[in-house]
Amino acid sequence: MDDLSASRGPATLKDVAKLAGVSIATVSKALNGREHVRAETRDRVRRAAEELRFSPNQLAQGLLAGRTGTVGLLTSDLEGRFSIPVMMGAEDAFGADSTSVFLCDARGDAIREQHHLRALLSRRVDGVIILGDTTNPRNSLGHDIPVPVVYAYAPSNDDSDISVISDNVDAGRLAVEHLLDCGRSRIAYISGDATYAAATDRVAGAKAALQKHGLELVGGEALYGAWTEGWGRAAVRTLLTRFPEIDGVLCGSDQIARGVLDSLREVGKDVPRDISVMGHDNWEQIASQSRPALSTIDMRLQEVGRVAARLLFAAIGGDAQPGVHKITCRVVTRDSTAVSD
Amino acid sequence: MDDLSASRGPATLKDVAKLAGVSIATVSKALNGREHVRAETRDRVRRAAEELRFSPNQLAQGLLAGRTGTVGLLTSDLEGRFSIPVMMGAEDAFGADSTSVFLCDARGDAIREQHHLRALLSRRVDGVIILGDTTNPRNSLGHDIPVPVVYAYAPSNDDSDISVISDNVDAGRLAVEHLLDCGRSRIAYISGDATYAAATDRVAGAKAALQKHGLELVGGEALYGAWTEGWGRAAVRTLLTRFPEIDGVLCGSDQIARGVLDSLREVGKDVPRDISVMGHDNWEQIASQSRPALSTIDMRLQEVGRVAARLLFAAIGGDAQPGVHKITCRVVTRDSTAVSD
DNA sequence: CTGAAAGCGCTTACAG
DNA sequence: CTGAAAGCGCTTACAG
Repeated sequence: MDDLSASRGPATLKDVAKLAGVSIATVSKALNGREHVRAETRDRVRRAAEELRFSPNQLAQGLLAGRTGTVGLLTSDLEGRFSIPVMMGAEDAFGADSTSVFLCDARGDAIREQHHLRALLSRRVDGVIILGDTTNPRNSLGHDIPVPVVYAYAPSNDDSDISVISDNVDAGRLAVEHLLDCGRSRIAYISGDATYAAATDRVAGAKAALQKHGLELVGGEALYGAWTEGWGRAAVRTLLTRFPEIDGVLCGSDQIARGVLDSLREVGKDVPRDISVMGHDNWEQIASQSRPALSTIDMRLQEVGRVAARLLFAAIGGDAQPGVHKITCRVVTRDSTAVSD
Repeated sequence: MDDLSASRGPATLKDVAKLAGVSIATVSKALNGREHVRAETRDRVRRAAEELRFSPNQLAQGLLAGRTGTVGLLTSDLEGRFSIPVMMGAEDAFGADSTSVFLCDARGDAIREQHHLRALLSRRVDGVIILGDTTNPRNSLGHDIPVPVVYAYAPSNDDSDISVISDNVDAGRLAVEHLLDCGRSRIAYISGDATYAAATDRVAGAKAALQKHGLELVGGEALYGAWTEGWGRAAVRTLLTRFPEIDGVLCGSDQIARGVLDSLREVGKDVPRDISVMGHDNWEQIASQSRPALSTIDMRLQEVGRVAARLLFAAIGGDAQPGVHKITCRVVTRDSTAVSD
């Protein structure tokens, strides 16, 4: 209709200024709530902005401010069950600060990671979260990156970096305490792959907690194997043969625990009457569908993500808090450790 | 040391120009491979850029070009097993075009979706992918969005939009054909929640395929229930009582199938000798750990994501291809339908 | 072959 | 209270 419709793309300050009959400086001030703008003018500008569906170009704002309100989330494993909840927590926390998140998947490839990092930096992100695919410590990206970096799930091997992890050692303690609370004392441990810190950390915490109560693992050591139901099924049969007295089985993961539950049912052991079983990870789909439903330890991964986002924010604001920040895990009680009295 | 080190933040064209002793225009041309730059000059500029680790500010480039090389990925369900692979595929395809992806999670909330959409538009994304959490058609965002939109996994209910989905009707056919190939003909169907298009589509495809072979489902209709192992366990027991002749069970999901397998083992039926069982979804963790390992239909979700990204790219380039684009599913053979001869 | 100038859309002192 | 001007970092005609 009028010549305004000729302008290409989204409305700009200039468009609003023309419609409101003022300068672009005045539009900017009015829309940003700056002082020294007459109320009547402000209203006129606002109406014009609304009519044109004006939405400020954040690229231009970012260019000027030196801050873009964006961060990079560099995951090594988009597929992973563990990285997703961390991502959710981070996305959640950033959203609350109206920061937008660039998602990049490095697929565990260092070259790809460097490539993505470069891309993020040229987009002038205000900071970066590096999301690991295991809890094993990973190489630091170093300190010549021009923006703050926070490592989540997998800590950096450099203590002057900022890292956030679930406290897996303490998780082992929590599991033991829970079984003790259920009146169990002859506890065996069927763990996963020993090359994973998540496996050894949990075992270490469990053993320390038992020791504090004057106890030790049945058999003296944890059994390490694969993170699979099959390993759980096989391992518990062996255990029962050698130590028929066990009344509690701690498992390195919910999958292993599920295998354990299946074997126990098949050999006629009643869970939780005869034996209590606990897993780790609180993998809802596995834990809730087990027979009986599985008690487990939740790593509170969303909280890991949230805290990572907050620490990144603080660092961007100049308040870097180096070191490894540990999130306390949580016992989730289901039927496999139910106490009947 | 020298006064260059005084410049704040990442190096700019100006910094490189000063170091190379040329104008910023020349730096720009040299670095972008434009003509009319002496080879010697170009080299000098390149060395200077490298020394300063110059990386062009993409905000500035985007402001000028009117294209930012960014897209929004608006998911309704970051937690979901199904949205993640689609996301991966999209991230993958975009990465290949060095486009960065803004990730937003609307959590199935229309208000939050609008909020995120506005944020994305003010960041001047070149396009948006809307990722559903179920395969049920969803409301279109309409056509007054200034950039192209592609709907993935859940199609838009507006045919003039661009949608990409897995062909679930055809998936039902694939499953039936596979069971027929295994010599089965007395096939029952244990489906999931009937309010899900994924449930009814697969059943519809299966029934049509049987009909084409002059067959029908045992009992005439599929059994609908929950997407759980428990439902699978219960349903197959009922089925066996009423129709002991069944030699094949099609399941609405791998979880249901897993329950079916467990019940069959418990009642002494041999899978696949007595009865073949198939699932849907190819949920690796469930299918590979079942006893026996589960044959299933893969929805090729990464391909859905990849195609969505490509269609978005095409639309951004002016070549919009409206309509529902269907990705053909794929049979994954494991032991539960193994043919022994 | 090289550089000064204009401009992308915005904000912020600084005059008026 | 309002607006002209400078500038964020870049690219692209246009002169020289």
